[in-house]
Amino acid sequence: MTNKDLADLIFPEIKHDISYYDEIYKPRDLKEGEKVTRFAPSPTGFIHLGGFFQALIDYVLAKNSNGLFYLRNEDTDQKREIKEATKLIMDTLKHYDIMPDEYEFDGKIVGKYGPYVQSERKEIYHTFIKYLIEIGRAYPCFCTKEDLEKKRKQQEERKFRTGYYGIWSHCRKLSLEEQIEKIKAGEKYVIRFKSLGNFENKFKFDDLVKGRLELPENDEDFVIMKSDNGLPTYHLAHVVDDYLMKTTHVVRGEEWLSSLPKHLELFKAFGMKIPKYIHTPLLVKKEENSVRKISKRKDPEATMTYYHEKGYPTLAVIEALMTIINSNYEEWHTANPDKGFTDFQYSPKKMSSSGAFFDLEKLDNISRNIISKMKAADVYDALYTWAKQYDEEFKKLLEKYKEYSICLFNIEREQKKPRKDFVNFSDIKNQVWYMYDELFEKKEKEYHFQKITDKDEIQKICNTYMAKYYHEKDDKDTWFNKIKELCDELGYASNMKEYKENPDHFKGNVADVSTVLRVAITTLSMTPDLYEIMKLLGKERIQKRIRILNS
RNA sequence: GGCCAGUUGGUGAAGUGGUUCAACACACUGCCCUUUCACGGCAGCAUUCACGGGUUCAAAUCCCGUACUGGUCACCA
Repeated sequence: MTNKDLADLIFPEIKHDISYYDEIYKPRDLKEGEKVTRFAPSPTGFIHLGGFFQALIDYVLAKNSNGLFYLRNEDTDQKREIKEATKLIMDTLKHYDIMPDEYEFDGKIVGKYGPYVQSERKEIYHTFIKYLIEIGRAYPCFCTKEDLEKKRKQQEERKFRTGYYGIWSHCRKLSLEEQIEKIKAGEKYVIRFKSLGNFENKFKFDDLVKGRLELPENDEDFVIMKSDNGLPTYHLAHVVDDYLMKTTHVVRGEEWLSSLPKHLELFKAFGMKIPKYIHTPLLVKKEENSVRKISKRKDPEATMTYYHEKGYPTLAVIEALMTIINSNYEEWHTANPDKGFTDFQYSPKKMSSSGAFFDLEKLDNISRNIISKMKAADVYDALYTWAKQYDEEFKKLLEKYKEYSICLFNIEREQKKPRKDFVNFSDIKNQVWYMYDELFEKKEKEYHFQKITDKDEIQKICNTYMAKYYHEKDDKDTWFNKIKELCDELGYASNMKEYKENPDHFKGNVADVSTVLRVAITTLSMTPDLYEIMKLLGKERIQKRIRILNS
């Protein structure tokens, strides 16, 4: 009996040896420094902010170096799989325009290193596992869940490290004959890697983010193939896939750091070149006085759909993440306003190695700036796209009043320092509703008068203004001078300096009067430039609104 | 509990031995500008880099210890 007999018994259908795949998957034609990265999510639902964060790093790293970025679907855990997940992931990457160069989706394979779905790579994994068995570095394990549970309890009681290693690796001691006999008898088994490591030995490893690490060697005979469906575990699949797909840089969350020794031992057992590793900090969330990993279940903002629903420009989300990726991004961006984020040279070394807090306020600020720099027509388009999905009523109004809406969004926009009042697209309606009669009329009105609250006085101001001073065709200076004349007539200060010198001589000032007009027309004390608003509304609608107020 | 990692202001953080020992941005506060708001301008916001000790003429920066936080210890990724 030889290892080969065992290997053939377990994988009778596998005829190739591993060199076969070196023939199929030739080294990529890369120039010096060109990087190959990959995003490898498991299809368990909506894409997570932390996952997107990694995908973005992958993308930037690849584009920085003129390399390539691919998507690999890690669906080896079929219990957790969600059918639509791959579509959701692709949709998100597409929406943010960080599309992979190679991927498999909807039955279509793009790229020469596929399949890019792990469940379709079973034969490949089996070939590599078979090889390990043949060289005596893997073996079948027949321990049941209960056996393992019992073992763990014993280890805990006796204060040993838990795990399948050393004297605890029961099935490792089985003879080939015993192994073969059990398999022939139909006993269920997993395949475990046979570790040669010693936990007491430490070795040094350089992670591109964390720098030099000191890690214990792996000594666990961890599972590399599951019993139920013959699919590999992450550990094996990671090593085989990233080798065959020629990944140069593995970007993953730092929760993987503790299993890195396993992966390194596997690479070594296969004699494969080890890729560079970028273990990224976790995105965390502050809760009272503890810090925790951002969670899909508890935190709405952990899911990418949150940003879609709120209508953040995609670039805002990307830039907010870029500032976490490298905090010098912002400085670079202000110095290079015309360059795209992929022109920014990402440096893993400069990445913080502690947990990063994704600050929604910061995102708002970035988003405001981005929207403020857009053309009014582009704001309209983006808003319309958003409303189509999330706000039917507003969508219809946008269709009905397209030109009007663009003029509205253009108020105080085309100037050196544009207004920054739109946080995101879902916020716009809250800011401009009073400019649409349909919304204005149906709204339960609350008038936010400030200093002047006396009803008769308000009516007097409005009516006098409309009767004697308002002219639709006035330009801005004339318009404002008329308001000043109105002030003079009614006993308000038209000149702020004079008012400040002698406030007692007046009933109020031009600001108070303007506010009355503003509130009368919009109900709000805070709006963009009143002149622009009145110009857009036009005489009839203004009169109508004043009538509504009077009634 | 074992192993690994981290700890600079409200936030993201720059800074790895000394010419600003704490940049920049967000947030916050005050003032100014102003028909409101937003914008913008000015100013303020860590005498201090988790704590304790050591090395050094000199440390946030190097070393040791402590504390705290996080990650991980699955036939999940």
